[in-house]
Amino acid sequence: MSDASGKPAPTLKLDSFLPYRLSVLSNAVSRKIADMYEREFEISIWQWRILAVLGESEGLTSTEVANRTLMDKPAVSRATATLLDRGLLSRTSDTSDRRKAALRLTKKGREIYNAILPRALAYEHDLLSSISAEEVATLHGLLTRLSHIASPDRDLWSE
Amino acid sequence: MSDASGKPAPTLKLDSFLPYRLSVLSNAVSRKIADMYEREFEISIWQWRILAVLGESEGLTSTEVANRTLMDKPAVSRATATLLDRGLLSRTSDTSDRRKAALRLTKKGREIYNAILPRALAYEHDLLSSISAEEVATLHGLLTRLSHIASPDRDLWSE
DNA sequence: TCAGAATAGTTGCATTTGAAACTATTATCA
DNA sequence: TGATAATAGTTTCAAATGCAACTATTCTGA
Repeated sequence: MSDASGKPAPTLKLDSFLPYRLSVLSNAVSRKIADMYEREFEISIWQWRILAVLGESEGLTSTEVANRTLMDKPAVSRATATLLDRGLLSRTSDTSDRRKAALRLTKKGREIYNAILPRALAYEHDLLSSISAEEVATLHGLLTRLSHIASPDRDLWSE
Repeated sequence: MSDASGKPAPTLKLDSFLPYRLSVLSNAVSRKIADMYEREFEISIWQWRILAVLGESEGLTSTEVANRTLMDKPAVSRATATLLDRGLLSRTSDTSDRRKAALRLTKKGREIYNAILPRALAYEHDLLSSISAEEVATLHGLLTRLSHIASPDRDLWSE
């Protein structure tokens, strides 16, 4: 039902505004997975991100973790501090550059990683269950292109 | 380069994990638009959401605003308080039910709405510029289906 | 070699947030 | 009726966040 009279004023239907839709969907998805691992493992979203990258690549430094997870340095610092306290992570400082320290999962940390991972993947699978494999590929492709345009170093505004 | 030996352990490539991708993209997009209206109009994300729905539908109550924007009640309360202070909103309490109060944009509020709106739409347009019209439609369709599955009232976890 | 810049990571602090408690008003129904 | 429940909206308070400042270490170049 669009207004065909004269020149139409631009209107924003929030429901079809992409930034809004992404925000709502992203929050719903994150909340749902986080509810699982917060409830069952007392792991926060940021902690899980760190476990996830260290599960893939052992021995990363804090800065490398921050780059891969797009977290800021204080967030990584605080989350790793908690994980170290709980014995899920170990830290070994670099002998040739003592500013750096490599982080890795401990046995206990990997156990939790191994416990959470299949459930997270199962959630993703459920989420994508109503969508064909081709559509999933299409979606990833679209997200990639959007991410490129939206990347923080691009400036669309200043003229 | 995948490991073809024995039974493959399930691994999580964070970069292709949909919840993570959505979170990163959504944050980048929101941040970028918000930078504009925070800098130029001192309007926060939540305030803008409220202006946006009231720009479409005058006279909503706080609860209705909360439902449409998926904000929680305290967030709506705080953001409207600021907007009222700044004279961008008016509030008229319902005579037949004094718990309720209708919110509308003031003249000044609509001016700001009218100033932000085209820029927000322009950003959305830029964001979608690398994507064909069909792909945009596909994207919206996919987001709709994902949102349905991810909606907070659905419980995928408890067995 | 040594002063100043750069980098790794942590801490402080002010702001934002979110859940629960709270006030005020209206609805329900015995 | 009048006690209890429900609803609209605000406030409180503890926790999470994000930025800047800080410590410690290493690098750079005159």
